[in-house]
Amino acid sequence: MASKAREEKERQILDGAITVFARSGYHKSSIAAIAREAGLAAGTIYLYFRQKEDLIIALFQRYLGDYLDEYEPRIHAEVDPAVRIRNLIRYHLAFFETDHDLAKVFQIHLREVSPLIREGITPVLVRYFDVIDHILQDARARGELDPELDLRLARKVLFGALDEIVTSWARAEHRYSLLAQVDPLYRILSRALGLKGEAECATG
Amino acid sequence: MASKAREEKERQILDGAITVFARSGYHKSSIAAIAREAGLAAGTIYLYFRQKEDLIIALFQRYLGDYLDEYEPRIHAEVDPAVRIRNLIRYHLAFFETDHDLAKVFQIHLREVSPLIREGITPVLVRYFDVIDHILQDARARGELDPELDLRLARKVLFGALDEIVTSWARAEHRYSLLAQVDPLYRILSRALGLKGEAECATG
Amino acid sequence: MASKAREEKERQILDGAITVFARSGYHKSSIAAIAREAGLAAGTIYLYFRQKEDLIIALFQRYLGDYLDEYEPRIHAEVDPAVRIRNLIRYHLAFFETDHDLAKVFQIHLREVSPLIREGITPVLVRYFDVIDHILQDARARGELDPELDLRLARKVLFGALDEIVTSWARAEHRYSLLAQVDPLYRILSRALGLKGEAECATG
Amino acid sequence: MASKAREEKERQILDGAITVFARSGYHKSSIAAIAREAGLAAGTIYLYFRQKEDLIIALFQRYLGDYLDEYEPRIHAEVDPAVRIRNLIRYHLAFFETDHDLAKVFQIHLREVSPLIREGITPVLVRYFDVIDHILQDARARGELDPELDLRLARKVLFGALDEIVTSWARAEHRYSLLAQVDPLYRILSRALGLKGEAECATG
DNA sequence: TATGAATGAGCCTTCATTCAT
DNA sequence: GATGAATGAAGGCTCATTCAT
Repeated sequence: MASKAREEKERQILDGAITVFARSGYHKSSIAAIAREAGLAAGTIYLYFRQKEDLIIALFQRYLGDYLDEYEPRIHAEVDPAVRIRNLIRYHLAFFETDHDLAKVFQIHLREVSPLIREGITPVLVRYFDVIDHILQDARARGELDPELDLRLARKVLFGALDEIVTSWARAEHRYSLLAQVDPLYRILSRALGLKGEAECATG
Repeated sequence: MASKAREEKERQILDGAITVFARSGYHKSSIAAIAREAGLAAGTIYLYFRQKEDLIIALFQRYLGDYLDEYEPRIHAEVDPAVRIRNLIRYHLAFFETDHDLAKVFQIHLREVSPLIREGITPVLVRYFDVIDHILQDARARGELDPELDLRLARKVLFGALDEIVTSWARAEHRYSLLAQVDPLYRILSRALGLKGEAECATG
Repeated sequence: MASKAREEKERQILDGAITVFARSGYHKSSIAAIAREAGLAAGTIYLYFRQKEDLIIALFQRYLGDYLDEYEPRIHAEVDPAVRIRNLIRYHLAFFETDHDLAKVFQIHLREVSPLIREGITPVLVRYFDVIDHILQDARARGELDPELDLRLARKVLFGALDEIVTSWARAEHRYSLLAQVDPLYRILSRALGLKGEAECATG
Repeated sequence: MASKAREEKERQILDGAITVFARSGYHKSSIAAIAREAGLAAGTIYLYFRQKEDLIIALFQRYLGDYLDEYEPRIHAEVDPAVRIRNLIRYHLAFFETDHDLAKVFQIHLREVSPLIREGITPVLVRYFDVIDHILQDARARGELDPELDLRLARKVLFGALDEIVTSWARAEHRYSLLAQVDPLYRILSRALGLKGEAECATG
């Protein structure tokens, strides 16, 4: 299929973009620099992406989308809400720990962004929120949650905590292990939700 | 000493900047637009701030700094850790609820930002983190906290949750009450920390 | 010798060019768009024309050249100067009425043009001017013209009038008949030249 | 008035533009080159004109507009249709003879042009057409014209003839006198219109 | 102090042209 | 011959910053 090669090249460009964005931030990164990083001419980028803004949208859709494609089924494969939440935490942290540049781009450089970009990003983010919401609703249905819990608020706490932890890790000069935080974080958050069960704290 | 008049004018400029940043974001806001909003000529801004980036640093230092000047003593005036944490939450949400434009700027437009800006912002942010850390350490010293709690992690959860809640409120088209979330959020977070005491849930 | 097939393909490209030029003008028309219109790949065009500018030169040479090849003999076949001039007018207007896109390209989009293009166009145009000049000289030799008439000026008036009439027709939203203007125009122009004879105003 | 200085500078830029356009044509002239010619920085041009296209529109509006402001009353001050037409011719040729660069820009480089530019140019051109139409209508009302003459067609012949004469003069390497053509041209055109009276062929 | 005209570096984007397949 | 991916030069335009008034 012709689009194999195309997808290949798109990935090559996006990888260049991650590197350059991580180094200089979105607004200070020129298309020329990204092209150089990707080993291409500047004009070539425009054969694959219509505008600079599309790069960052594609980045988000591609990387977070792929993540969700892979992990959403895995999370739902579990039934125990506690394990699900622990896995949510673990996968989230593991995802970013793999690629520090990507973490910087997602956590730092993707934040102030034009409405157009926002529009491109929102659907994928919403998909992630939906995963969390689903976990929480299911947990409540099974009676494993504090019945008074405001689920939307709970999701914001969950996501906000994860987000902040990854952000401060991405900003830190010194690289420490994100995954080491899975268990302590799980303990805090399961308590926050009033989770009854307890996930085994060995890897799931 | 910076004269009264000077500080007055700086505030006038910063207020213009908040309005314009909130409307268009930092990178799409021109000095000319800020000057127009502030009722000044573009050149005048440079009599008060050396660069565009200084505006955003000053914004942060001024507004968050003032906030801390006022609330840090208030928080420490309390002794009960539970009340302190509830107040932390309440003040935080109240602060942003007062000024939606400021919330947009702080939560959205201040996020992708050059290292220089980061450098200017960090000290104030650290000061806020210190307030939280201090509350937590004190709570632990009083034996009111889960003794196994990783305090730094706890602080990130706390801050991350607050941050996410304000961010999603700032982004929302529809304006809802932030303060209405104080109590449910407090319940979640106090449980997260393993707080023994319970704050009265009437306003403090 | 340029093969039949080659000429065929050149014509195919030029037809695409006319369509695209008529729609967007020369400078806003990309080779890619012309190729698309002609059902070819962009690169293919360069097998037939060395540069974009050559397209417009070829257009002119081909279409105006063919016109002259056909009509020059027809005009000279006539002997009566009055009929000749009437035919000149009629053929000119008929030529453009046939193809509105071509008219737009010739009358509008071919006008601001690089020296190189000018150089390519001039010979064909001169050939047309020569036809007119020849008619006028012959008419004078036959004593049918105002003897004081400056023939070069007369030619400019003739051509200028025709050109303006076609141009305003090409620009007009509403399509009206050009040929309907042959007779009234002939009356004006024959008077302008001081033509003695009178052409029959039925079709020649 | 502050706009004195502004108008001064606009004129300075437009003069630079005429020079550069005349030399290289509109599409091959860069803003940078125009700025250089005008002794300004490139950015400065954008303080006076929003886009490159506005330069050419302003050129047209300014120069042809000023011409009409001056000559429309002068033409109408005359009553004899023959004199009016002779003056029309004389003023037209005199206008361009004064400024060969302007003639090149108007006659050559202003012809293929975006719809936007066309839109800006049309009103002024229409104003000129109206002047001619008015002369012709008035002449007819006075019974000085061939009663069968199609006035719109006559106007096109008049304008087309003048336009072609100036165009070929503007293109010519060798500079000859345009004004020397006033009388012979008047003779041709007054005959074309079937004008009864005759204008004195000394200057009016 | 205040102004706002002027500067000019910088960057996205287009597109004619080339060339390996 | 035909393709269309790749190139890279070129240029319009923005805007932070300066400075003469």
